[in-house]
Amino acid sequence: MTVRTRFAPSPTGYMHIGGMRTALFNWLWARHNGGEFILRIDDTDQERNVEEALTPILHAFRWLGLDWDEGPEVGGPHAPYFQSKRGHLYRQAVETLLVSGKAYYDFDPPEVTQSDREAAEKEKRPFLNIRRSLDLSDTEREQFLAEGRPHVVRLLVNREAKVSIDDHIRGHVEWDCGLIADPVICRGDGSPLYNFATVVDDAQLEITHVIRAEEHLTNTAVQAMLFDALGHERPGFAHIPFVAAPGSKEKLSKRVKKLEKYRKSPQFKKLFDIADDVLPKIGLEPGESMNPVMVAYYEAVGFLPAGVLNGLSRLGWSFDDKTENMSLEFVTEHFTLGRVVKAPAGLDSDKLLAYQEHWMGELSTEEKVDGCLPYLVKAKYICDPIDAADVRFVSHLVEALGERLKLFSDILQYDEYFVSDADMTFDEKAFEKRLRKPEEAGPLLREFRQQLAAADSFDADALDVLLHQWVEAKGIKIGKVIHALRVATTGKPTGPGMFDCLALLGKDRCLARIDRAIELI
RNA sequence: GCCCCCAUCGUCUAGAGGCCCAGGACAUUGGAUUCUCAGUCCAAAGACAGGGGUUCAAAUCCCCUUGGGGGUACCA
Repeated sequence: MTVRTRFAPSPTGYMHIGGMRTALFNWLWARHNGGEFILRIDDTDQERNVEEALTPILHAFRWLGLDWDEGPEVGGPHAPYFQSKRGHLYRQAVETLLVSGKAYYDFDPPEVTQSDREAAEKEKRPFLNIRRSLDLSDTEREQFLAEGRPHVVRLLVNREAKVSIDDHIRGHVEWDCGLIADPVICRGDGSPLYNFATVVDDAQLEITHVIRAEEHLTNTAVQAMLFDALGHERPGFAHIPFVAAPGSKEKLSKRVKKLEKYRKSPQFKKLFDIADDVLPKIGLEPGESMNPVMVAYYEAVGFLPAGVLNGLSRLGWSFDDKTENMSLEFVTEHFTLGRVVKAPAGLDSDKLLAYQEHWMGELSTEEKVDGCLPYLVKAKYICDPIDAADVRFVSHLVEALGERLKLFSDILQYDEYFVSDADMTFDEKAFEKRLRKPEEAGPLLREFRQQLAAADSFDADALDVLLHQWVEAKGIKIGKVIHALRVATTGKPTGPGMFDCLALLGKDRCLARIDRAIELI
């Protein structure tokens, strides 16, 4: 039998990182088995513009390279893939249950049910429906229906029975039906509830494995009963742990209040700081849809799909006791549900960044340049039709940066290579420490400036030789001048190798900046 | 309240009765290297929630306690 898995996002306008992990595990299981992965859209909330709200979600899948065999934009044999267009299937299913007596019309007003519920809680016993409407005669019921009396449809739970599933991750889980209230499957207006719609859909789409977050485990009891009542074979269930908020075991939330809390957590702070730093530079606003809880953030800030995928894969899953860096291809080959852990896993930005660094290191200079250029354009450090000279320059910069470049957006930290000599800002503290405070800094800099001015060749190697010879001839330590030189030419206390920096800037700019620095001392 | 799930270093995890006085990775700390930073290399520190069983033997199995989490809707 072909393995078929699905992910069913609501068109909310953003893709949650936890949801993405669930989607990834579904995708992996399908691909591992040579099966099919389906995207079904839970758009029962009709209020928003579905297409618009779906775009960022599909984009996130594409960015990560997770394709789907059936669903929006690609269609498929079980179309439509939008729940809002599948009403006929739900109606048909309700009808089946009603006719067979497995579901019933409940005419109790919500207030009555509510007070029944409260009474139960007061007596510390589980709430069970009183099922008053079951006592109605056929004619009474027909009459109520005819006069349009408000009602819902409930599944009639067999209170003598037990339901159990053998979850691929949790093992055997059992519920006593005598403790389960009759779930509403259809609202007063005839629309289906999630638990019901999802069962009808999963059956009709021939889903073989329902892989979802553990918060749905309790729902499974009802869903299993529904599969049975409908006469459908149940799919396999795999309840994976949810992605927890950093430093806690709570579900990672997108709520603004929580976001503020995450911002302060040591494990997450770094990612928020990156957002605050780079997003404004590229014309984006950190906010509800652009923060480390959202997949879009990682793309915006210059993560690699491979880095994010690696991090997400390791959240609740491992290959063995040693392997950390894994490509999507590798994970696909080795992914099994049996190796998914049961406890929630917190998202850790350091670990994520470590994966990112690894995959960044696998890139060629050319690939890194391609990734960096859009940031430079958006920040207006280079002009849009990018000319060859810019590409060459950035390429040299990227090479000089080496492992310092961890995210594509890191390139924006090196603005000193893109601003004019006059606009370059000197780091105050560094200027004080390296240029103003050491008395010899000014004179040495002035002296070495003449050496630079007279240099024939301005490549890194030649400059290296030049400075070393000069320093040796003068009998001073290289540290005496090199720090001053760095701050004078780049404005910063840190950066790539000094000679790379000088070569990158070229003679004219170096001299101009040194002159400016000397003046400011 | 009721139901369900979970529990190994700070974090992510390995561990399916002896290979474990618990392994790896990230983070941390120290050292080495370099003009700075990043990196790299070396090293250190760091965990089986507690209590009972079962067994010759338990991180691994069972029970209880504690703790954490999820669900409990005419939300998904």
